[in-house]
Amino acid sequence: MTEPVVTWQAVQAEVLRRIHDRVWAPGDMIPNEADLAIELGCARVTVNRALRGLADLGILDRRRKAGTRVALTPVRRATVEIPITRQEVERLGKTHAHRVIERWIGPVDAAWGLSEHDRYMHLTTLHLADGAPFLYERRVVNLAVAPMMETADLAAFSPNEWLVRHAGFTRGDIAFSAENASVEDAAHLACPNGAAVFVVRRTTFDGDRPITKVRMAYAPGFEMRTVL
Amino acid sequence: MTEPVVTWQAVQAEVLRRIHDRVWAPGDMIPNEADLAIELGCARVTVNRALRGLADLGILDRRRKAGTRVALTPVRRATVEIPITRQEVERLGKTHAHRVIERWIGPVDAAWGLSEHDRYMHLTTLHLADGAPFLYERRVVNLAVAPMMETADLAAFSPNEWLVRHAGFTRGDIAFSAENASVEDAAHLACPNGAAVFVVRRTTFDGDRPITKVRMAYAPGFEMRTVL
DNA sequence: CAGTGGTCTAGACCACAAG
DNA sequence: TTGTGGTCTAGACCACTGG
Repeated sequence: MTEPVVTWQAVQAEVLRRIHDRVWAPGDMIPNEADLAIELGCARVTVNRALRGLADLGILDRRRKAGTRVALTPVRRATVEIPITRQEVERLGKTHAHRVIERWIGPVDAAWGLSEHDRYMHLTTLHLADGAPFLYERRVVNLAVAPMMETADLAAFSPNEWLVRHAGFTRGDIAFSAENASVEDAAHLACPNGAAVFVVRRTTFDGDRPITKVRMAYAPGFEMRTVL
Repeated sequence: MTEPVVTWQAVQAEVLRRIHDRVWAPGDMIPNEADLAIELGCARVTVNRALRGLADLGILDRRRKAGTRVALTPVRRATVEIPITRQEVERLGKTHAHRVIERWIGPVDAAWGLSEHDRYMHLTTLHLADGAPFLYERRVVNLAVAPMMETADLAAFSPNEWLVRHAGFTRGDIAFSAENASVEDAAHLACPNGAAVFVVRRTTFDGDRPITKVRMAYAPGFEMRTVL
């Protein structure tokens, strides 16, 4: 006999328990929402909320009519936090500072994959943690999309932070990779030429028009962590 | 006058529109759920569902009693997919294969940070994409926690895939970083010594006992992508 | 066609935390 | 203390899709 369950968290925990204890093995079908609700003594919506969460994590596969089954090959989804650099540094208990190294307006190199007709602001920024190089960032901003950037004061807020506060909600894509530090990277990050640096490339859109593209190179030793 | 809105997706879209159009700027308080529900002509639960989703993405900050505001410094949360390697390779349109290079049972080196009293299976595996080295993986499995691993047939399924199918639901933590390829990495990944490799370190737990720890080094050129 | 998940509603009570 | 989000319920209809 199952104990009565009420909250969706409890339902989730019970489902996870059954998966863990192999009452339901990977690939197995589990009862439909209505039946589970009756068995666990709660409303169907509650079961729905619980199972939906597990499906979002990739633990369950749900399809209308086909029902719900335990994922056979769980494509686990982990959530990584993408904070602005200042917060990232401060979370490490260090003091953040940033320096704008270069700032000029001009056309964009074809290598950036952007419309070559617009004007762009080119920004090179170094972020410091307790005075040591932390992140070297090279960015182009499309002034046709974000004209207010042209006169932005970047002393108090870094380019990214400034954009975040003034450009409203945006979509974007992001890619993580490892690269050997270029001469330029090495010089700014104070690391050996060729050292492995964690690189984040990010494009931010306003609708379907790219606002900004950036390549961020973290000083050696950087780690991005999360749980799953 | 606002058009009537019904679904939670529509509510979300409307809220995003208002943020984007700076009707609500970063840092601003937005109306409470009840008022929004009336204004948009839907049930409060619907508004709740919509706003909760945006809060999960880091776009809104919500606190009981304090209300909901547009995040000032959005710690955006991106979801990265952690598939099993076979799927990852196949998604690239390539053929996956894997070779177990080393497999032995013995104590664990202190460097792994695991209990040194248990017996461990040590596994070294190379994953191939269209025959080319793709991922070099070094893993230890605690046989006290996952004894069935001792007799596992790893010809058809790689160690990770086998564990996923037989160890039930597990928690874990994961870290991404960049490292210069060691001599060992370089030999197996067929890349220059010192090349930048994308490294994933992962610990998987059964409750609070570590089942397995693994270091995965991807061949140069690997990228992990997502959207935000 | 019919079963399953997806969602909406109206009303209710609870938990938390700001003032 | 009291306003705000968090959640539950019962019932209903819809949307998708497998058979």
